Amino acid sequence: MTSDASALNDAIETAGHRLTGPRLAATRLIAAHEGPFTAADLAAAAEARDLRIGRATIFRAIDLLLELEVIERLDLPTGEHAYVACRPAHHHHLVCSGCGRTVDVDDSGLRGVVSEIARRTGFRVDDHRLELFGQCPSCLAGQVGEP
Amino acid sequence: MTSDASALNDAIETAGHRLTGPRLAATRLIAAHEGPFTAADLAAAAEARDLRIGRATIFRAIDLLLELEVIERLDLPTGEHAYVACRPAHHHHLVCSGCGRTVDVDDSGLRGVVSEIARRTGFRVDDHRLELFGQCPSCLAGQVGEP
DNA sequence: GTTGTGTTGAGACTCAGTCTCGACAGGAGT
DNA sequence: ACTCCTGTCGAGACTGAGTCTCAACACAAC
Repeated sequence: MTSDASALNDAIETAGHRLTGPRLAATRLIAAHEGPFTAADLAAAAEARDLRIGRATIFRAIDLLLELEVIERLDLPTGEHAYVACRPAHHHHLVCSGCGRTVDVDDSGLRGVVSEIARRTGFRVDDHRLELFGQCPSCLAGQVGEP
Repeated sequence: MTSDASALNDAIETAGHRLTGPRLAATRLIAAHEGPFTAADLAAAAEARDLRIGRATIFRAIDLLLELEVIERLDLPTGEHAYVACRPAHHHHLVCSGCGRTVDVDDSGLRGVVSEIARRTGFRVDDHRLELFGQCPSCLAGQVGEP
């Protein structure tokens, strides 16, 4: 199941922004994506469906959704930037390097680790990000026996 | 105190690469940097000291040091990439958003958090990165009373 | 000296992301 | 209906990080 475009649309409307054609198209494209997507992915998907959306508009939609915290930036190990639709609460991402699927992960005791680090270093820790990479259960099952 | 260029140089030599003039210059520039640096920082620093190092060479030096795991890529909250010199072992970075100073942080119980996440999601977690941002003790002290 | 490998600098190139600008859409007020 | 005004749009120029190519160079081994 893909994530739901209506959550993204709702976020746009309730924040007082117009839900225009290009924005609707963008949220639909995002919702159709299983895993993380790049801006270029969206542009290519729009092109493939003959949606005439300017590149700038795609970046603007991404920026808006980032600001509304319904998508989040992900830094892949390759150094690329990707984005994922997610719920607007503090959490982290676990990315399957096989199929690209991402799973939201809540704090799971990380808060304690962070405050321990703050205590030991004397820093005030304002923000943190944890990203996890691995293989999801179905990719693990699928690759049994393969080299 | 800055980090030590000789650690970087040693890593290059023991890995069987030549310790050439441009590479020496690059490691010295890196060692002279307190906090995280970007490729552009290095290029600018080289220019400022009239070292004639090509941009490509700077990127090659960074790639090499990344590969040797004596520097690491950092993803700043702004989305920029920066690099920090660090010891070649698994650890994480705590970055002061005031002065840019970074501190290496060891696992501090994160391993437990990660395996808990793996257990709950069924993923095999191969890799993870934790980045922390905040204010270091001296920046905290310095800003007392300031708005 | 010659050969071969590793390294270099210059510059062209690619690609993500930004900026600018003129156009348009639609609601509010008249 | 007309006119503002604000938000949004697309096109295309632009920027800046990072890559690629290629000819030249350095140096060790022969």
